[in-house]
Amino acid sequence: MPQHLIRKLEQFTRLCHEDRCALVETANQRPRLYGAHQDIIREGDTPEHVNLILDGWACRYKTLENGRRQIISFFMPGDLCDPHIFVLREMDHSIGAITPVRFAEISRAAMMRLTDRHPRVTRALWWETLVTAAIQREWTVNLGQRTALERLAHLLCELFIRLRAVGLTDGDSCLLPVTQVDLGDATGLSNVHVNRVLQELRAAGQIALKGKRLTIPDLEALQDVALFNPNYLHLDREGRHLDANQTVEHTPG
Amino acid sequence: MPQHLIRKLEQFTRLCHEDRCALVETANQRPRLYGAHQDIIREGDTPEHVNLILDGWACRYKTLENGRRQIISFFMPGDLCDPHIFVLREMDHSIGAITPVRFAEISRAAMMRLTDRHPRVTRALWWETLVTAAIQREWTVNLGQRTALERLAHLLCELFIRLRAVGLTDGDSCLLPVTQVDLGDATGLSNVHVNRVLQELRAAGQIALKGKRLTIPDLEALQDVALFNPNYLHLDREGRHLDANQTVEHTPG
DNA sequence: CGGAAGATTGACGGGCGTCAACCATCGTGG
DNA sequence: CCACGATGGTTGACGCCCGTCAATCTTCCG
Repeated sequence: MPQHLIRKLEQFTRLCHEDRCALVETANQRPRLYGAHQDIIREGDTPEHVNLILDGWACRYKTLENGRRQIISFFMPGDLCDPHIFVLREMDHSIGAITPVRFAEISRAAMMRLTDRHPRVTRALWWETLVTAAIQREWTVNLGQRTALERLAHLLCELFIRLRAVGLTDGDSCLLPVTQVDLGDATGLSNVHVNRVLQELRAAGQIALKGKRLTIPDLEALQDVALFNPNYLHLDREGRHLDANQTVEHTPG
Repeated sequence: MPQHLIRKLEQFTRLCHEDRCALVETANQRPRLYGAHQDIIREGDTPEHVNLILDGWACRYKTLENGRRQIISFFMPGDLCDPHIFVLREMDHSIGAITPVRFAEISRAAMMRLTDRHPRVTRALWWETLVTAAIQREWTVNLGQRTALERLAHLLCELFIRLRAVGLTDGDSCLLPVTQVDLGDATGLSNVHVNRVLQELRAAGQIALKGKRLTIPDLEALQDVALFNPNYLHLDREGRHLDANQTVEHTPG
């Protein structure tokens, strides 16, 4: 069940029953289960499917000749890996499982069937693609301009809010199943420094992080630390004029 | 005349006469001319057009509350600013002119007319969009994992190859109309350090940079310095099976 | 219970930022 | 044609943020 994807797309616009059924049907084909640290797709491969994450976390990454690794983005449940990838002949990066991952392999034909018949879903997938691009741009800002403290705080804010958008938070806490090495590879920091900065955030009461559970007692405070502006996530139902149930645009005054 | 865009799209697939005419017609509407350092669109604005750069350079950027600026990407002639932006309600970043810029404002209707009638162009614009995303990912890697020297060398390699793809290089040199402050804002380095690294590259004979002219006597050598792998630019006519003149897929022999 | 993966700590050093001064270049107007 | 101011480039001094290395501790899982 792609409930996380549906929930995410409904951050953009409300879907009708048929839209949801089509998504369920599309996501039920070709289920896959990969173990932690396995590669789902490798740089140089020919893209054959769109992968829809159903459970677990994965990441895009690149490894340089000198062995250093950069995590380019995180995938969580509800995320689609490259919905329009078929135009390219060859992957320029790898996608690997962080935790055990359950995902659906969606064929090109199934994607076309879905989008041909469900224009509202098509628009919502467009929105998803554009938000993904916006996240990538924000990572550029994060790596280029923020200090280690701001950078990690920013990443934690983003991940928490994205998890909340797919229904995977529990009050002010969520599961964060990544190692400090992963956080370092994503933020361009060494694992040692990640450790120190996390302790600093803990000492300041900005976060609690124990086991794989992250708690953010005061999200606004953490956003202030991070210079975090959530506008790039475009989460305020921007496509409400497309709502399946014909919501009236203006609010009564 | 959008000759740079046409030339770029033909890195992906060859276009027919009608395709090119449609592009010319689309680009001839609503010409604009902005001075250096003027904003073309600001964070918070509602996107109304797709901007096609005809002459000059621009950039995407964000400014943080603390005043620091990150250049998120460079736009050069032939580049489209956000071909699918209409799905979003509000810009999450700004676009500013670096040099005086001549560009075409393409309306939503004009974009739809173009893509409805010219599927080969549509595919090529898709490819352009995906390459733009790939560039953004590579910038993430650049900022996260490369040293200042590698980082600047990588940026120069990328810009040179992109300029070459639109016909704006002259042998081993090109115009690079950006200041060292701009290079710093794009690479997350201070202008002072940019200056030192450029001198290091000059001293090693890897580049010549005088006035606004960049010369790269040995591009492969600079790529080695930069840990540069051009695969993310997807420039080897990946859509050749769509060629307007029906090129046969296999090569003889 | 044992081994591996992950987290933590300390010592040390270097890459790169900051500050501040000075030089070079260029467009503009008198 | 040159003066001049603004913008951009260059240099040096200084120091801190964060990387590296290496040891140790904790957690987890079979």
